[in-house]
Amino acid sequence: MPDRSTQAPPQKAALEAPICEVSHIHPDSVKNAQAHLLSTSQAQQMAEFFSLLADPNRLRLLSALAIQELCVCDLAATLEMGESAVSHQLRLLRSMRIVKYRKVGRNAYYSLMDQHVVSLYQEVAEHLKE
Amino acid sequence: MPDRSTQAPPQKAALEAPICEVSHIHPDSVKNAQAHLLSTSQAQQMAEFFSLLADPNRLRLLSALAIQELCVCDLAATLEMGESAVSHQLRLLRSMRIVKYRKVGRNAYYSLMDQHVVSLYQEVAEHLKE
DNA sequence: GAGACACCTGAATACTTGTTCAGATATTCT
DNA sequence: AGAATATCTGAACAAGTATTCAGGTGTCTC
Repeated sequence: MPDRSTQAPPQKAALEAPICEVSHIHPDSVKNAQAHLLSTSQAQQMAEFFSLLADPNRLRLLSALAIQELCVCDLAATLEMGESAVSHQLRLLRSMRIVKYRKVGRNAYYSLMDQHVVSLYQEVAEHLKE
Repeated sequence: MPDRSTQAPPQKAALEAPICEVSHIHPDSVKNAQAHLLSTSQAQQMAEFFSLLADPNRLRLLSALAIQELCVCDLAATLEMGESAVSHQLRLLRSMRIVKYRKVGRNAYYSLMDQHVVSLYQEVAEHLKE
C-alpha cells in the first residue's frame, strides 16, 4: 500500500496528460486500483446475494431453518406473517440455492442448503457487537 | 433436529387447542423454532448491515479500498462514476463504521476500518463459484 | 368426485433506495 | 480577499423491492 500520508500528492497533474480529461486525480493510484477492482458482473452477482440477506424477515426465516426443517405454515406461524409472504421469500431464497425443500403430501418442508450461510451471518452478528 | 420425515405430522391438531386459532400447524415445532429465532431488532440491525453490501458500486468501492487508501476523486475516476454519487455511498459506509477517512488539505482519503469486511465478501465470492 | 387443505403464483400497491442536480462548506493558491 | 478545488449535503426523480390480495395447482379425506 503506497503511503501518500500527510504530505501533498506525489505529482500535481502528470504533465503528459493521459486519456482522461480531469487532471486533478492521481493517475497511478487509479490505475493500481482499477487493476484490482471487482468486475461489474462479479459485483452485480455478489450484490444480489447480499440482497437476499438484507431483509429482516428472510434472516429470521433462515435462523429458524438453521435449527430444524420446517413447513411453510409453521414458518408463517413462527414469524407471525402470512403464508403467501413466506412463500414469496422462500422462493427468493430457493432461487439463490440458499434453501431447499422436499414435498411430503401437501406439505413442503424447507431446510438450509448448507450451513455456509449460518456461519456467514454469525460472523456479522459478532461484528455488530462492537 | 426432530425427524418428521416421510410419515404424517405427529398430531393432527392437538385436541387441547392452544391459544392459536389456526389448527393445522405443528405447535411443538413452532415453539422450538420461536425459542431460537432471531429477535426482530437483531434481524433489523443485521439486515441493515447486509444492505450496505448489497450494492455493486459499494462493493467495488470496498474492493478498491481493500488494496489502498484513496481519495474521493480517485475513487470516482476508478469506478467511472460521479463524485457526488461516490460521496453519498461513502457516507453510508461511514455510518456503519465500515470505512474511515482522514482529511489532508482539501482531499479526503478513505480506507477500510478493518479487514473484516474483505474476508466476508471473499467468503461469498467463493460460495458463488459453485 | 367433492371439498378441504397446503402451498404457489401474478398483478397491484406502497415503500425503500440510488443517482442526479444544484448549491453549500472548507481549504489552498495567488 | 478572491478564485479555484475537493468534498459534502438536501431535494427530486427513477428504479427496484416487499406485501397484499385474489386466484391457481396438486394432494388428501370422506
